[in-house]
Amino acid sequence: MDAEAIKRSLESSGLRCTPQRYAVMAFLTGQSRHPTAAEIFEAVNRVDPRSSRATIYNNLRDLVEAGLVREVAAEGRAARFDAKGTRHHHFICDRCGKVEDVDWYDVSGPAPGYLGKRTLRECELIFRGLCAKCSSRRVPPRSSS
Amino acid sequence: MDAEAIKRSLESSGLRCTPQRYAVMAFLTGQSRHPTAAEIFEAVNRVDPRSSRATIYNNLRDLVEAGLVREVAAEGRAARFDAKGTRHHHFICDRCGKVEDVDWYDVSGPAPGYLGKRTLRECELIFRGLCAKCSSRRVPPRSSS
DNA sequence: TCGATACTTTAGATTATATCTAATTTGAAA
DNA sequence: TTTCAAATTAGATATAATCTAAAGTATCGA
Repeated sequence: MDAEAIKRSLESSGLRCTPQRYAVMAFLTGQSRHPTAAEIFEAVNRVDPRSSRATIYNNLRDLVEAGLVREVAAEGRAARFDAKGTRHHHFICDRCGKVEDVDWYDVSGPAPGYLGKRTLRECELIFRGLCAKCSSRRVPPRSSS
Repeated sequence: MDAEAIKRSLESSGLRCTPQRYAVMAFLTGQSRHPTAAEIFEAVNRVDPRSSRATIYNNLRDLVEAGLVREVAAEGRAARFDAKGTRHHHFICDRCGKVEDVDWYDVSGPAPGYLGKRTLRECELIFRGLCAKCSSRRVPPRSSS
């Protein structure tokens, strides 16, 4: 996504394209991992130190609300974010809490009617279990420390 | 789930059935909502004030790790928990963050091979969008306060 | 161009959430 | 019983997120 496209997507959501907001969006679109708010704060300010922490949180909230960014469950840990466009499912480890991507494939549409008056934007699968590393360990991490 | 069943499920996971751990499990199985750790702490101690906060967190972690309890994404907010057995999908509001249950229906099995060496325990759908209340509001909640 | 106005950002304080620590207690197997 | 790993505890600490009030900035109509 180039600069113009980012600008357009912000404006068509009714959000001003401020330098700080643009920086968050640009960072997320050029990123395939799931950075936390703190990581976004650091990365954005490393390039151009003009964003306060509150601004990062404000902008992330606005972007999620506008449907441009997805907030991924990190379950007890810090929330993680990714720009929409890259679709994938998620695998969450019950032991270490890690969130991993699972390649995207189409999920047969949700049964209509279940959603009532809600506005559905997207639908993904959450797999739960033990990640590869935790599956191969007998002893929980906390005992081995 | 009666007392004996809870005891058995704990022991078959290699967890001792302590009064504190039992209380957490019993509370969750008698609950259809998704309490946070703080709510569980309060509810359990209202009945019998014997659990410290650390114990609640320890036990929730152990129960999730054992696969008896599910930790539900609350996205930025406090983590929420429910006892497995009641299956449902989840709808997460991009505006207010609320997590709502969506009636369970079977999801056509995950494409095999995608999960590698991971141990899969379960799979649910996450719907994202705006909840009924937020869908009917033009103005975001923060501006109306 | 000039306000008026709503939107946005800011630093730092505050709140909320979760984990850690080291000492103590407990459960259940032998 | 005795024994010892497992579990619990209070309180301190760490981490994450939000709030506050003031200041800055873009946009619009006159």
